[in-house]
Amino acid sequence: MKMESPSPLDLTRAAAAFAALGSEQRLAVLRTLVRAGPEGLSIGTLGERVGVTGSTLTHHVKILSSAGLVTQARQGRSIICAAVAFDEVQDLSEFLLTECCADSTPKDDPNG
Amino acid sequence: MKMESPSPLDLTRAAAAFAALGSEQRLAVLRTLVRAGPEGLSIGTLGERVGVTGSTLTHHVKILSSAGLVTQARQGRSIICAAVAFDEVQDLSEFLLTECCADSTPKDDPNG
DNA sequence: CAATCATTTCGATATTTTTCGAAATAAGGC
DNA sequence: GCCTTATTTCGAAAAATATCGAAATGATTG
Repeated sequence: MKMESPSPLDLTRAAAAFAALGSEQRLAVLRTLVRAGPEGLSIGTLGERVGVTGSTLTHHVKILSSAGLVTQARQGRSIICAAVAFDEVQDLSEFLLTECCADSTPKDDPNG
Repeated sequence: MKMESPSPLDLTRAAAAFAALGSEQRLAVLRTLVRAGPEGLSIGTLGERVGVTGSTLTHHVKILSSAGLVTQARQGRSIICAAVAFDEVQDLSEFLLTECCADSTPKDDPNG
């Protein structure tokens, strides 16, 4: 599975990222990781805190990390997850709002 | 259906809002409305621009507006939709990021 | 290399979401 | 009231997602 953030953010990738955030459990997972800060948490600890069983958590973390919102790195026996949400959420907001009013009819634009 | 933004944003509402954004079609709809600016667009025009049939668009707009991202108002024979995404997306970012590092172990905090 | 601990894959089921077309509802004009 | 236009509801089928437990994989320790 790819963990990097490839292309700049097209419609497909942005929708996938929002969809990754669009589940109560995954949002709880991500917020727990955001709270944990850059040190991150192991899958096991994360599962305990959020109350999700192993295989289900694997599934959700996979979705979050392929959306570029979480990184995973093996550390000894454990996999440490950490939130990368900071920049990513910024990008998502921009993706959504950047072109605000681009199609608006320029009522009082002298060049209209 | 409720179109207002009730409570401050709990996990359930935030997840619903992200889920609303987490579909290519709905994201395209919302971006089209953001581009259209505060004047908004009728359901019909919106459907033409995004390339979605009537009943499907109704379905998607319903999801967007109950997430508080779009408003609807009847104007003559048409229903005019407009994006309210601006504040809402801001709130969503905050919801996600506000408690950053709250659980982080304070390594170099003298009060640790 | 056997034992153990942490995580993932597999396979299966239940639920939710998406999408469509046809019929129903709502508003405006004659 | 009837006709046209705009949108929504209904009912149904297809696709995607969520969830679980058991078995498999990978890393560490003795």
